[in-house]
Amino acid sequence: MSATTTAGKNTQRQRIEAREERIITAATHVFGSMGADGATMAAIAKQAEVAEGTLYLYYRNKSDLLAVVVEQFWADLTEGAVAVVDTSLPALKQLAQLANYHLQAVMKQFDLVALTYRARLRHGEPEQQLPKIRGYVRIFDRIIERGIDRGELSPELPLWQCRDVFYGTLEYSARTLLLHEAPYDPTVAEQLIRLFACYATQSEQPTDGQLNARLAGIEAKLDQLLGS
Amino acid sequence: MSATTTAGKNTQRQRIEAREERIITAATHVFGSMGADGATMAAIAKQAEVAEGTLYLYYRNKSDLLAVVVEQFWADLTEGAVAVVDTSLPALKQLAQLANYHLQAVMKQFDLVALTYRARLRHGEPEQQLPKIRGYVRIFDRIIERGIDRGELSPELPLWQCRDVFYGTLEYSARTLLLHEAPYDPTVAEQLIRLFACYATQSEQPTDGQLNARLAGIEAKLDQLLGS
DNA sequence: AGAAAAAATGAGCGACACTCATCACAGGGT
DNA sequence: ACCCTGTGATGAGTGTCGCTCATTTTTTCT
Repeated sequence: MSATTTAGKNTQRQRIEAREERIITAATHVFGSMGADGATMAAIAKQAEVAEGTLYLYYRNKSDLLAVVVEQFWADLTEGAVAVVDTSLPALKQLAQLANYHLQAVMKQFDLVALTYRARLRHGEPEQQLPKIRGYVRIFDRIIERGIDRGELSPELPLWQCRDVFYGTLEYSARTLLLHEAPYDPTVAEQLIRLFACYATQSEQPTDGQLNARLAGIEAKLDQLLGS
Repeated sequence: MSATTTAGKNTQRQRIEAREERIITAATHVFGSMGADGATMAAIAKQAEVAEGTLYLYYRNKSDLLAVVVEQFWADLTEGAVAVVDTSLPALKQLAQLANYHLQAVMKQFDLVALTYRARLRHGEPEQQLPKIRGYVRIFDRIIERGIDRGELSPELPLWQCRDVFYGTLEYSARTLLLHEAPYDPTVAEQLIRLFACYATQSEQPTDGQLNARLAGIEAKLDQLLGS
C-alpha cells in the first residue's frame, strides 16, 4: 500500500474510482435516455464496458444505482447554483438568480428530475430523503434566513412554506413550458419574485398589497410591544 | 341485442361492464398499496377473480391499466371539487375552498398522486397528457377566468403561471407535510391565497380609506404606548 | 515465483409482463 | 333438441430482466 504511493496513475484505489466513475457516467446516460424502466442493467454494463455482475460489486441493486445517479445530479446542480448566486446582493435579487438558474437547469435536464421521483420511492420503504437534495435546498434556505436577518424579508411565512411555493412553482412551470415545447421563459422567475416581494419589508416600488403587508408587520410588532 | 333490452341484470353487456369495474377496483387497490412496480398483473387478476390473460382483453398492457386507474382517480377528484366550490362566492374565497380541498385530497391519497407521474410517462413516448387531469384543472381555470370577468382579479399574470403557482405549491406542501408526518394544515391554503391576493384588483385589496383606517388604528396604539 | 486475497465475470435462476392455442358457452337457425 | 358459429375467458408457455454465485482473472504480499 505504501510502496508506490507516489500519485502515479494506476494504484488500485485509482483504478477502482475510475471504474466507479465510468459506471455512474454510463448509468446517467442510459437512465437519462431510456428512463428508469427502459434502462437495463445489461445496457449500463455494456456502456460502462463492464460485466453485468460487476455492477453489483459497486451497488446493491438497480434502484441503488439510480439513487447514486440522481444524487450526483443534485450535487452538480448545487455547485452551479452556488456559483451563480451573488450573496452580496439583496435577498430578492439572489432569489431571482436562483429561480432563473433552477428553472433553466430543470428544463434542460428534466429527464433527471423525473428520475428523482423514482429514486425517492426506495422499494416500498419510508419515502427516502436524498441528502444531496437537502444540500441543494439549503441554498434557498440561507438566502431567506440572511434576508430576514438583514431585515429585508419579513419572517411571517414559515421557511418550509416559502420553499414549497418557490420550488413547487418552478417545477410545475418547467413542466408546463416543456409540454408546450416553449423555450426557457425568464418571466416565470420574474413573476415568482414579485410574489415573494409581498413578504419583503422594504421594496423599491411598493404596491398597495406590499404596503398592507408592511402595515400588518408593524401592527404585529406593536401588539407584541403592548402585550409585554 | 334488442330482444331482452329490459334492464334485467345479466345481459352480455352488463356482465362485461361489471367485470371491467371489478378489474379497475382491484387494480386501484393493488397499485395503491403495492406501488406501480410492486403491483403484479397476477395479483390484480387474482383480486379481480379473473384470469391473467383476461386483463389483456380489456387493457393493452400494465401501463394502460395504470393510466385508467389514475384517470378514474382524477375524475372522482373533479367531482368532489365541483361539489365543494361555491361559485357564488368571490374568486379568492373559491380559490381558498379549492386549495383546501385539493391539499386534503392529495394528502389523503398521495399514493395515487404518485402513480400519476408513472402514468404520464407512457413507455417513452411524448409526455402523455391525461384528459381527466385537464378536466380537473379547468375548475381552477374557470374560477380565475370568472374572477377576471367580474373584475375581482387582474389579468396581469398569465393563466398558466397562476396554475403552476397554485398546484405546484400545494403539491410540494402536501409532500412536505406527509414527510414530516404532520396533519393537514389549513394555513398552507390560507397563505397561498394571500399571495394570490396580490393580484386582486380591489375587493380584497385595501382602499385608501381602509389604509387610512388602518393607520389610524396604529396611531392609536402608538398613542397608547406613549401615554403609559 | 508462488500463495493468498481481492476483483471481475457471465451462465443460470426466479419473477414478471405479455401471448396464444385451446376451451366454454350463449344464441339462433333448422 | 341438436349443431354451428362467434365471442369471451383461460392459463401454460415465452422472452426479458434483475440479480446471484461458482469460477476465472488480476493484484498483493512474502
